[in-house]
Amino acid sequence: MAESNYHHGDLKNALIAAGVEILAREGIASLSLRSVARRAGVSHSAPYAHFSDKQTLIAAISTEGFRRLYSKLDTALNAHSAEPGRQLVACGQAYMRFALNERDIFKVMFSGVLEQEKEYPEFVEISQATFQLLVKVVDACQEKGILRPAPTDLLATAIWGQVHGLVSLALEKQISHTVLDLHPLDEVLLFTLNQFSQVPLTL
Amino acid sequence: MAESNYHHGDLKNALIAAGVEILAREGIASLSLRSVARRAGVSHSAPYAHFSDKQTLIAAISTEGFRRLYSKLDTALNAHSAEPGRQLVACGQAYMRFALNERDIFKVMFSGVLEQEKEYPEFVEISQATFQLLVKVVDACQEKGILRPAPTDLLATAIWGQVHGLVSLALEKQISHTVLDLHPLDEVLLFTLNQFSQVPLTL
DNA sequence: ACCTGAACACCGTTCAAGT
DNA sequence: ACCTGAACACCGTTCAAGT
Repeated sequence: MAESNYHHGDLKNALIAAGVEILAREGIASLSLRSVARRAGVSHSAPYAHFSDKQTLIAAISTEGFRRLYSKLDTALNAHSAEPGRQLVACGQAYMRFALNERDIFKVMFSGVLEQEKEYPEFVEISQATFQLLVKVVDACQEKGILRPAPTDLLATAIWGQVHGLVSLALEKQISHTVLDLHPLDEVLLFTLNQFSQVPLTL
Repeated sequence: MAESNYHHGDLKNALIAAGVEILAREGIASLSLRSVARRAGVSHSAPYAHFSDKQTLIAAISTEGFRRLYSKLDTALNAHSAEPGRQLVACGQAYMRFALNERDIFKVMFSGVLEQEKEYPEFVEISQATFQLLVKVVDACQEKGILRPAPTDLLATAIWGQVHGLVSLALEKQISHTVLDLHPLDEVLLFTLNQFSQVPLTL
């Protein structure tokens, strides 16, 4: 607590952690370069020693978000190995739970807070790795005849879009009450995934 | 040009129009209460006579965005009356074109810029009317056997989620190059819509 | 090399005052 | 009723200076 934070040691990661905490505790509206610096216990201009601007810091926070999402999906996958249909459903559910439980970091990752004029290679790498996780599941489903024959990455994109869109609309409170009053969101998700499946998917 | 803008007459709508223009010309990063006031030619505190805070102004701008989206979808619908399959494809395309051509107002409408602690009745009304447009098309498709039997509003939600998710991922540059290099976005959209259809949908 | 503090041009919001 | 202008507490970014 009372440590000298001159030569902090790992201020860069401390700033990323502070940003993640602010998103979880106070929400996206409170995420500023200065609030992140305050939470990390340094002056408001200290972050510029490690990030060239606010966008670069947000890219690093988004990258950490993708690492957490990747981890959740990987766990969901491993819990149902050799049952690709269940893996697909578990991935969809894990994606939805991540979005609902960690709303604000999910929004930072996907809601254009990160304007991508620059490249951010670590961000691109983990987001592509996440997509490849889905491609693997979709491929396994196709081999078992659960999903129809089609270019695997095209089908994976369609399924990602389906789940992502449903979750995004839910976060924005755009899903009609005539639907939600009769069907909990988990059921809506299952219904949407079943549009792609040749055999009924269940939980 | 050189009019007295004391007692502007319709400053409220002038501010909304100014906000829409800023989104189209300068982008979401430039949308501030003060920039909107500047473009409308009034002082930075004048908007408070018509909007209780920035969120309420953004809600009004989002409402105008939904009116424009509604109008595009309605036009797409009327261009293919009595051919529900084509209506569905045309709606999906119109939704995608709106998002790509008017990126920043689309983002304001859907990307959580509008934190919905308050209600904004006009916003809710036009967004529900837009959903009902889709419900009508889906219902017509079901009657013709193009879409499978299922609760119509559930199916409409699934299709909206599919198109919205695909478009959102495209805006965030999250769609893999292994997909986009082989398939233009229009084709990916058609592929995703065909997941729902019992007969092949075309343009 | 890493961090501070003053400075600058912005921002949202409030409020007394002007017409 | 509608709008202005000063004021306040924020924000991102820069830069000279400190250790």
